Amino acid sequence: MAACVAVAVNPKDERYNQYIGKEITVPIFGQKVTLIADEAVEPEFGTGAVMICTFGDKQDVRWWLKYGLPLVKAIDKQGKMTKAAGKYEGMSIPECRQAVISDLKAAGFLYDQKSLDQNVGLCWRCDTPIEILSEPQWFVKINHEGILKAADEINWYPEYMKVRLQNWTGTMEWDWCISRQRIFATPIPIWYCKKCGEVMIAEESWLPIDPNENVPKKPCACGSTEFEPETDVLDTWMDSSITALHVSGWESEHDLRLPAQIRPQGHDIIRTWAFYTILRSLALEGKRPWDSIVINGMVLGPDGHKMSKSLGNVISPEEVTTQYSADAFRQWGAVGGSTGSDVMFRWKDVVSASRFLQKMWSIYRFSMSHLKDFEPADAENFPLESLYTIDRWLLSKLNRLVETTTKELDEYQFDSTFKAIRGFAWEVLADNYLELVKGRLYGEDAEGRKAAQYVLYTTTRTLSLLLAPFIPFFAEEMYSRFDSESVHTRAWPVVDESLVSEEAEAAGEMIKNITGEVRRYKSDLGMALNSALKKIEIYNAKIDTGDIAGATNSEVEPMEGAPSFEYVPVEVKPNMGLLGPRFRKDAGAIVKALQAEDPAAVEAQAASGKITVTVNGEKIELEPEAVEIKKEVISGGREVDVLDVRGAVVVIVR
RNA sequence: GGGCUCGUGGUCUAGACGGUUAUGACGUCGCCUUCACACGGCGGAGGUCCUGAGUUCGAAUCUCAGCGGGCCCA
Repeated sequence: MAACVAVAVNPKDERYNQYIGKEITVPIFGQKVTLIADEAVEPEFGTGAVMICTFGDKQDVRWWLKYGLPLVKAIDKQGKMTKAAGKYEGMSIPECRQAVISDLKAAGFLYDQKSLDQNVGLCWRCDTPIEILSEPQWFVKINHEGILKAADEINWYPEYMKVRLQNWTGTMEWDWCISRQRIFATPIPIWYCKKCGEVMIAEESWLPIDPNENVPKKPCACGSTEFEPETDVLDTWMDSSITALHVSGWESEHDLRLPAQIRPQGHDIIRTWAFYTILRSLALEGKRPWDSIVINGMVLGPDGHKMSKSLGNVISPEEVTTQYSADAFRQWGAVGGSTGSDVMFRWKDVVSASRFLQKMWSIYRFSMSHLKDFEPADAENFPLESLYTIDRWLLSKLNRLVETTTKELDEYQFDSTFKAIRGFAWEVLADNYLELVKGRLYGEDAEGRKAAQYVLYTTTRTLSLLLAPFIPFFAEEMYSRFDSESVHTRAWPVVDESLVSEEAEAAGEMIKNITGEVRRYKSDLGMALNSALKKIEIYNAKIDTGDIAGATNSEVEPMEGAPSFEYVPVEVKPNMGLLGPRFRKDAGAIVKALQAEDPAAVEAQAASGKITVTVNGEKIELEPEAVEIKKEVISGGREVDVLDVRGAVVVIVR
């Protein structure tokens, strides 16, 4: 009430609208204010008359601006009432409130009293309601269009984060306040002339300068040399927004290389750090600060809430690195979630990361023990034509890995990149390739051993390069076997297209699958995995079988011609990718018709080149590719077991 | 209240150009101490893909509504 500068009513409110524009007297305090009309007033709420003061809430600020109202400071920085509060001067806010209420009652002005919810700001630490003080502040002018244009020129990862900055920029109601009333921060280099009040801004050549400890190096225009320093300091975003300029050589002896390539930051500070950096870069150099911005999520504690000291769910990085290594910790960060989403910290993830390191160490140690007699020159002169099927399979997979990880890392997809590398090292290399080539590595065949060594050499070397950004310490150790230079000074690997081969992959896949099926077969029968089978016969597969023999510890014979076993078609599986788009709403009926047919009959038709089905009395012709026919193989009379591995028939003689 | 976002086996998570066994990790159950690794290998169980409606021959995926979580709001 002490700071009341106007009263507002709704223009349609018939109780009051005849008084609009008239002066009214504020009870107790006695100042005369004008009754104004504004559509935003809700006549049903309370008395329907709203006191506007400077300032109770944000709406007061809007009205104050809109109607050009005077400013009354009723509360000082210590939270005491000022002389604008008249006889209440010096009281605390609660004391004043009580005194005003009893005075209103005594004077007969107070006729109702009830509690209601009010939207006021609270201290984020102690929940004390915030009173808005009116104090002079420094603002920086906002160039909305420039910021939006720069935001469009920047690549955002993930893309949707851009809209947060756009919305923020678009809804800003006033310029950015850059002054703060704090102790530690960059001083604002400004003085006020004691004589004429003129503002003195430090010249660039005076900087850096603290106005509280230095006087200006020239007198005021009025001749005075008596100044009051500005005691406010700059918002910390003013300091941190210099990063892009700083890293690109601004104000250094080097050429300015703005825009910088990349800004990595969290999504919680898009409206501050990203926004302010763009603003500043535009203001000082007229350029966007960076080409790309990568937004990371928040780190959540094990309880699922953002890690914060006040919540007490903080785990320090040192605690993790001393127990499980920095390499394990970095893996958690990389695979925790896709770029932009929050990452929950869980010890389990670090433990599993540390297991991968253990696995990598084991792969590395095994490989190195077999590369003692294999030198860089051996790798350079290695005749690629002497590679075995599974070697070409591995190298093709390796080069595809380089291809996909390059693409994904270019998109800042750290999680999928690392998972791809880990999957390759663990499943493809360790669990399959290494098991398949052990026969050659420990065997007598010098050429076969050399080929396996070449693959191990190439693969471990490339893997160390791929792993370098994720597990830098381990990668460095691994790479030291290949080069005297650091892995971190080496280029990212390049795809060797000549080694990428569909055919090699399909053939290798068959070897892998046959070996896997035999393993499963032994497991089902309760046999030890290294126990020998009398013989394995493989029909219908053009592959080297040597590595299968090694891995299954059994004799393997590739068989010519068709096996003398009976195939029994058991299921017709429609190819929806083909049938759906072609037949649209009839696709469902065709699928039903196909599945109602005898699978053997469908297979016979497919073999003849076309399949005919009758749907709603209409004959429809399909090509064989429209269906996949699942078959089972029956062993006809022989004392053997038969496995069907995607086309190849594997006969096992126990 | 506003903006953005997420909601997938017990827990966390990938997939999201719509196409029929939905990814991986941890946990769990069984088998295997075989010459790199038992911090391992092999095999299994476990899922109303938050709810409802719509579009479509077909939806975890697209649209709308609802419910619930997260971050930001000078």
